[in-house]
Amino acid sequence: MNNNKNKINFVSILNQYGLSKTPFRINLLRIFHESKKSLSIDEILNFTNQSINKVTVYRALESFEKKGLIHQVPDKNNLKRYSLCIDSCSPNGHSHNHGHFICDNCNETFCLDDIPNPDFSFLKGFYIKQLNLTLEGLCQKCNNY
Amino acid sequence: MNNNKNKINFVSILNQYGLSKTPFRINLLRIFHESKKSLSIDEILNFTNQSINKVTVYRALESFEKKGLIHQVPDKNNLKRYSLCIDSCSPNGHSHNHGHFICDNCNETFCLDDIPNPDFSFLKGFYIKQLNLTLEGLCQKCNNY
DNA sequence: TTAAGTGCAAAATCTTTGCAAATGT
DNA sequence: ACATTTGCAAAGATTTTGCACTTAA
Repeated sequence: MNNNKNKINFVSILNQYGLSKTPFRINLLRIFHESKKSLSIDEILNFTNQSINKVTVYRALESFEKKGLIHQVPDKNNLKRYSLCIDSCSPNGHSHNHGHFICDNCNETFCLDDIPNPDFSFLKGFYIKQLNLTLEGLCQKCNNY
Repeated sequence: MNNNKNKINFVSILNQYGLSKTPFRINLLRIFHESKKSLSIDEILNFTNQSINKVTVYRALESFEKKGLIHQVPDKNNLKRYSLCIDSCSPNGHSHNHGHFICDNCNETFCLDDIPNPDFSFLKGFYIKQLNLTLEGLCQKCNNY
């Protein structure tokens, strides 16, 4: 059986984005891909084996963002919080057309991949580089209780 | 001539929202109405005569938010930043359908009052309490240079 | 006169910076 | 070899808390 289709080669992704392939950074990329949602610094620390320094997380996220692999998303408590970028992002710029849902109950931020893209052509004079759409309320899980 | 139509009675607004009518809080509400954009704590301090304590600003904003008079908006530098609410907000909840534009150059946040309301009915299971739409780029002023 | 707002100082959080040691390329 | 990453400690920045005092209702 060939399972290669379902495996993500994190090392080659880091290569592609010009990022160092240290054990932690490979792990960090894996965590982003597996969690499928945005992550705060403390959430990342919990997903690692705790032996990593917080400063290292800050700096790795900074590098990932500069290279266009992740992007910052709004957080209810004004924390740094990041999500994986879509393919069209690069060191030259980010372009996202997806929204984020922040749950009032569990505080998690979900990426909404396929939102209808609103029309902002009425904004004369503004140069729109990036769109961030944030919904707040109750996520599917918290809404069921 | 009757100019009452153009005057806003800040005291009665505070009354309406069950907020104390101290000199500073009356002033704070006036600042929000006059600036017509979102404000950070330091921006508010600059608009006052500096004789007010920063902690007092934090606590006034907290009160205003709880009563539904203002709401927090995303800030590029993860600072606390607030905007006036629309009329339909109250202590029972906020409901905003306007967006915010954050300028990459001057860091100001503008409220976009009349955005086309995207359709999120496809979000099964989510309870949407509030919509926040944030655009990033260059504002009209910074885009001209 | 009772509850709420204010100021000051101090604590708590989160993030950034500097430098030496370790690791990646 | 050389540049980058990491860890530790310390500094910066923003926000929150405690307590006495003042002001609003």
